[in-house]
Amino acid sequence: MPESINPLEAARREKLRKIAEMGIDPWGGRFDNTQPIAAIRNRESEIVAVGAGDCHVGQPPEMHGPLVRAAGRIVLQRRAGKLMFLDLRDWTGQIQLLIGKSQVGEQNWQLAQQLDLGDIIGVDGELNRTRTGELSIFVSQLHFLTKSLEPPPEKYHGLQDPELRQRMRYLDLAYNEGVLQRFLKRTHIVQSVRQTLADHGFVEVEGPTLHAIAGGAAARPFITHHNALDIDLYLRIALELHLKRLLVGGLERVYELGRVYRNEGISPRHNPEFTMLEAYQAYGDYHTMMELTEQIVLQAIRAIGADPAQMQFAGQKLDFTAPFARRTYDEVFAEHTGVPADDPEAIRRYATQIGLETAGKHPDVIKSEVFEAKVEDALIGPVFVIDYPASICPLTKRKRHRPDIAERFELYVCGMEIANAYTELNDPDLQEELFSRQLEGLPEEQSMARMDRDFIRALRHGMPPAGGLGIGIDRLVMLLTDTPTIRDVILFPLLRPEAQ
RNA sequence: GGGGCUGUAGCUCAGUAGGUAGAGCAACGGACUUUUAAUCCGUAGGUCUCGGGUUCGAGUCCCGACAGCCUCACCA
Repeated sequence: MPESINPLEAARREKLRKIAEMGIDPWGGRFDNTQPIAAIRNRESEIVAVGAGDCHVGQPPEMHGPLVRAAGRIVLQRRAGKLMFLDLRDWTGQIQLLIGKSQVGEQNWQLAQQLDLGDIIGVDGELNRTRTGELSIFVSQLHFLTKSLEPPPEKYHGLQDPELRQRMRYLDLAYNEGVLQRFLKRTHIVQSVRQTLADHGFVEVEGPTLHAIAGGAAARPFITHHNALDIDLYLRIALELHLKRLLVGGLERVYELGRVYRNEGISPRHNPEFTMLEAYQAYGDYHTMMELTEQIVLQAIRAIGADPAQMQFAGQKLDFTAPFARRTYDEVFAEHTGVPADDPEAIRRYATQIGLETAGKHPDVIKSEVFEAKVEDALIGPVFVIDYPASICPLTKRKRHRPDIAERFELYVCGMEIANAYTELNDPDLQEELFSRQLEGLPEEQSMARMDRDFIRALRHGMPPAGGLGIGIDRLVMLLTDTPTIRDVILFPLLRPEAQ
């Protein structure tokens, strides 16, 4: 349906026609027995001198390499008369192809004249080095696999416009240095997280994403509607409450790794849908979860071939050698504000000083806002900040004999909250009271503005004491791949729809 | 939602005081059997995001809209 009169596309369609005329399907088909380009490059050592004994003194020996078959996209081309050099890329690497008119024969040469940047081809040929030493496939047979009708991005700078990079992620992946590798690393990190949890005896489950009550966090939910039941439903904002029901049901080590949705602003660290891990371990506590967190992070670093002792994020050197530092909330609070953590009046004065509104707020809320404003960014870490003010932790067990302190930690690295974990509150009466207190005076739109009575009922049936852990997978991937924006670790971040 | 920045050829970017738009890459034609961001000669390619306004004249100045980025707010 070519409605475009773009001359660049027209030229490519003309070549497409010529390929078809040659009796070749320009859209290709099954092409077996290819070797990954990275694997082909590894066979360089198989290039050896043949018949070296017959060589005249002073004459270089004739080199021969293995026959190989590769497939991929043409990303660069250099034509030199009856010889052409193409750079072929697949998802493992890139290699130069050398096509000589007299070497490939008339038919192949004619086909080669119809090649454009972006086309997908397969080749058979010998792995060898050119005169200048560049490892190359000396093509003996060309296989045309797919025509690209659109011109690729600029060959040196790639696709720079951040909007186009996100809207046309396929181009970002196909042509921009390191993008595909970064997303493959994401996959390896996620696989590693699952493996570490499996190694610790956890089972993975799939909870509902459509919730009648969006609980487990305080965020505005996305609202949708079920027609047959004629009820509004919410896309889940957390995994917590259903996983805890499963603890009640006897799944002693259980986790879910999946998407949650929060109808909030978009920023370099926030996307409306993001990937969350939550894991719950019966008979554990937040210390158990710290050890698990260390294992998950360390294994993930190893899974992408990095050295835990020499990580880097945003120019900051990081050492992930376990154990990570453990500092109490009050310690880091006092250290980075110079205000005693146990002096609400001093904290209030300080908060006012730095421009925070304090009127009518609970002292712990003020403390928490000061923490976010002044302490978080200063936490390079990795550091477990432990023992939070209880009043800002409605789902957390209190410290024995210290009802004002909750057994909670957050893992901070470079000012980013990577993990959040509790010793889980399993007292149904206290849980109900905390929910009720939280509901007081909350605006209608707040997601927690409804009591999840079934969850309380589940607790009344007995939830074993447990440790629970949440990890923001996107932020973990950002951290481990040194990527400063969440948009670049999410394949298709939310954008406004393109104007039609 | 507030504030700031950006939007020019398919892509990457210039654009001088306001005077009818330039380069590189890509494309097209030509030369080249060892190039590697190949090189050399030539050709073609534009609703300057969109809509108003000021002006004899707007890519440029003003207003508005749209989109993206940064930032603040929201996000226990």
